[in-house]
Amino acid sequence: MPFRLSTRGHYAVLIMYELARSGESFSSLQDISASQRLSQRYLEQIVRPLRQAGLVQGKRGFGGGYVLAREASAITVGEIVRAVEGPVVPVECVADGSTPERCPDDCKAKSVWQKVGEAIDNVLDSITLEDLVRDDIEQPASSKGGQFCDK
Amino acid sequence: MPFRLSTRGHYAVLIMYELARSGESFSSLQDISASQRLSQRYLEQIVRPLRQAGLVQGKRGFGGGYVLAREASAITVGEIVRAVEGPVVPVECVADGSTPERCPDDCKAKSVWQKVGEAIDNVLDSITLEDLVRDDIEQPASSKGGQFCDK
DNA sequence: TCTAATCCTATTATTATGGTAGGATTAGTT
DNA sequence: AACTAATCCTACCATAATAATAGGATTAGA
Repeated sequence: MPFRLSTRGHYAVLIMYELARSGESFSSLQDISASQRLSQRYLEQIVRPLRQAGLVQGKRGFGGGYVLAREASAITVGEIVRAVEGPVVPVECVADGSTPERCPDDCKAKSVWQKVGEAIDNVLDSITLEDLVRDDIEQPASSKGGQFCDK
Repeated sequence: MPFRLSTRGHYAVLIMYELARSGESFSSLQDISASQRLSQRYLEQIVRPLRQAGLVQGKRGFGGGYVLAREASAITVGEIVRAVEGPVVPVECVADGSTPERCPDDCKAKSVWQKVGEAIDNVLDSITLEDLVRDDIEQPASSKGGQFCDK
C-alpha cells in the first residue's frame, strides 16, 4: 500500500515517546522493549541514528540507558522519522540528487509528489513529543501496560 | 526513505495523464509506452485495476486501446493511486481491519499516522487530471516528446 | 570482578517491488 | 478466412528492502 512508514520510523517514535514520559531519568532499551514483544537488539539499531542526530543521549554501563537530548517540546515527530528513515520523498524524481535526464523539468506529476511530501512534513513537524505525552494525560488510559502499536 | 510511492502508482498517474491529453480517441499502451522506455507488459498490469475501478474503458482488437471512462475534471489523482495501490495507510494499526490486540485504543502515535494519511488523501483528492493537463497548457513545454518521470 | 548496559558489524529470513513471459481473446484489415 | 494489433489473464522470477537475529566489543556502576 502506498506511502507506508516502515517499522523503523514507527518504533522510533514509540521509543522517543517512552523517553519523553520517563523525563530526566535514563531508560534502558531492555525496559522499553520489555513491555512489548519488540526485540531489544532491533531497537538498538533504531536508536543509533537517533543518537547520531543528537535527539537522544546514551549512557553506557550499569544503570545506563537513554534520555532525550532536548526538551520534549523541542522535538518533533518529523525530526524523529527523518533521522531514522531519511528525508520524506514520495517519488524519486522529487529527491534532491535526482538527475534531470531521468525526470524532465516539465513533468507535471512532479508537482503532485512535491505537494504530498510537503503535506507529510507539515503534519510531522507540527507534532512534538510533548503533544503526544499531553494527550496521554488528558485522556487517561483505561488499559494498563504498554501503548505501543503492532507487535 | 519513508512514505514512498511505488512505480505502480507513479506510472498509473502518468498513464492517466496521457489518456487525458488524448481526449476521446483510444490510446494504445504501445503508444503510451513507446515514448518512454516503460515495458508495455508492465503497463498492462497497471491499467487493469484502473479499468476494474471504472476509471478507464478498454477496447480490444485492432485500433483498440483505452479512454478515460469519465471527464478528466471528474478524476482525481487520489482515485488513481488508491485504485492501483490500495488505501493510503502509513502504518498497519491505522488500517480498517487492524485487530485491537495488535494496537491498543490508547496508542498515542496512532493519531499521528491518521493525520498523515488524511493529509496525503487531501492533497491527492484535491488534484484532478484536468488540473495536470491545464498546467501543461499554461506553461508550454520547451522539450518535445514525453514528460514522464524516471525511466 | 561481575554484570548491566550501550555500542559496532555481520548475517539472514521474509516480503515487496518491478518486472518478464506465455498465452488466450477480441476485433478490425486484407 | 487468415492476419494482425490490441486488450486481457495467469504465472513466474530476480533483485532489493525490510525486519530482524547474532556475535561480540566496550563502558562503567555495584
